[in-house]
Amino acid sequence: MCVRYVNQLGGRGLFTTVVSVPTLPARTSRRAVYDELRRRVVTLQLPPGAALSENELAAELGISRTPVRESLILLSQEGLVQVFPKVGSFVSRVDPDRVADAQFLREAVELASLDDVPADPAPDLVAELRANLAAQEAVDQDADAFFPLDEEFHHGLLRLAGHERTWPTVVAAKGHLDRARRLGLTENASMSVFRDQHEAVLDALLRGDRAAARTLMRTHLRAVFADIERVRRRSPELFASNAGSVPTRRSVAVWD
Amino acid sequence: MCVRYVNQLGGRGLFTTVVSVPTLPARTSRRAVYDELRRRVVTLQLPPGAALSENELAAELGISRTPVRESLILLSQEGLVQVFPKVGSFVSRVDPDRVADAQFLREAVELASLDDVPADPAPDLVAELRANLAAQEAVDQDADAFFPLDEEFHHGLLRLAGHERTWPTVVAAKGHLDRARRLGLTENASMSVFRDQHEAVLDALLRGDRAAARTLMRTHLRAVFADIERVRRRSPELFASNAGSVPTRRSVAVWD
DNA sequence: ACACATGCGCTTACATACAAGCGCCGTACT
DNA sequence: AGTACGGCGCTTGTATGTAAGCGCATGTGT
Repeated sequence: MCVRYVNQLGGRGLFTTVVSVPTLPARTSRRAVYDELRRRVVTLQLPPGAALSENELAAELGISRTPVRESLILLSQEGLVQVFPKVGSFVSRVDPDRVADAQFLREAVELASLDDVPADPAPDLVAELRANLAAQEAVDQDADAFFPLDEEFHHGLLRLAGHERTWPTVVAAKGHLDRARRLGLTENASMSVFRDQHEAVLDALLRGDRAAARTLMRTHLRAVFADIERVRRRSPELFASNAGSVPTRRSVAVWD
Repeated sequence: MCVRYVNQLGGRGLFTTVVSVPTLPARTSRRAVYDELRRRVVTLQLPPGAALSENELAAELGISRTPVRESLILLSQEGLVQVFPKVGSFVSRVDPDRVADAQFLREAVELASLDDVPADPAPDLVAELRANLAAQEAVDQDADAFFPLDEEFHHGLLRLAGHERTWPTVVAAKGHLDRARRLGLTENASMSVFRDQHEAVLDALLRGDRAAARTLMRTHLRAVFADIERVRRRSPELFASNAGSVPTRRSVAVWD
């Protein structure tokens, strides 16, 4: 086998910015479609079980099937979409197993990260976290506004430890967890509780009490589990049943 | 916006096997290409910096560009390939940052997993791990045979704790780490050391000494780092320089 | 000799055409 | 009435065609 081997000149500075982006390369059509579809799925605007036709989406977005299809493939690798060859593509139902997996992964990463927070964290990062906490208080009771702030806060904690590049991995793995959280939060608003937990974790960290920070973080991360079972009882059709149910084409129009 | 919502009949048993597979759906051409390309990349058969032309690969594999292109997109999301629009696709150089990220992620997951190993693990899983250790000893000094066993051992430890579904996430994140490991192992054979460390971890686990297991596991997981710097000095062209060097099209034929 | 402009060849991005398979539904038969 | 069968319409998978852009080489002017 012959492989073309490319030596490097470098220093052109041409792709230096692109290289730093680990996801999709540039502002391509595929990137736009992927971002939009992912947003619709994690915000439940596209509910679990919804059919995603490549043709329909292409027509709606005014483009061809190719970028739509490639986006669906990416989403399927994330587990947010299931593609059944020659049958159809569907928003995956929330899988309790995957929720638990993401919970475990997140706990492992975020708790381990706490151990790597330096004694004197970067002041600008701390200021950002404080501002974020203030914003969390301001938007109380608005789940759509609270969620991005929540995400940014946890991402910020990873940055504090120098592990910010692990965040994308966590994000990719917790799509099911996020949807379950969103289901829980829109029903009963426990956002103020979460905000206070965030603040407690940060305070413990800044006073150097890592043991307390770990305990508080663990408690915080597990708070969502109490909700999920209740949500599952209320809306079982959004969850995957372990019996192996499968979507069919019998469809109902739903408007939002 | 109108979304088609699909209610579920289920119980057909048609897709039940497919549903359990979180990756690519079936035995499609794309799946075969993806598996093959990923194998070539992580085994360094396709070395970091190698140019990957959609046309060339399609011709070599006797298929069209479409499945090749989709495989490259998937690999690019894993970070093993970099796609520069209108320029070319290249096997990404080993990024020390990503190696460190994967190391952190792996440590976090595998150490946390140890805490969840039950007091009386499933005997069949333990037997598998023992058999794996024996096999590791048998293939000593053969890196290509050792690596799959190593992977299976760590995967097996996760199964012991009931967290086997987290393994794919770790695998996806540690492509750069694996390539660095392979570079280190093919030069000086420390496989017997690693095997003994594996056994020590398992022994500590089975006698219920989690603290020792954690320490041993941490030591084991960090053993690779000593090698990577040395490898980087020997083969800097395989690593990404932080200065932002970029592959160009000046190519040299390399045969293997 | 060196700097610069221009065209060619390659690349990927996107669009379209064709192929193959599954599920639904109508029909005919029992 | 119930069941088996076959066509039809939809789906995704693959192949191919078109468009646009970058890099390098070449040639030209200074």
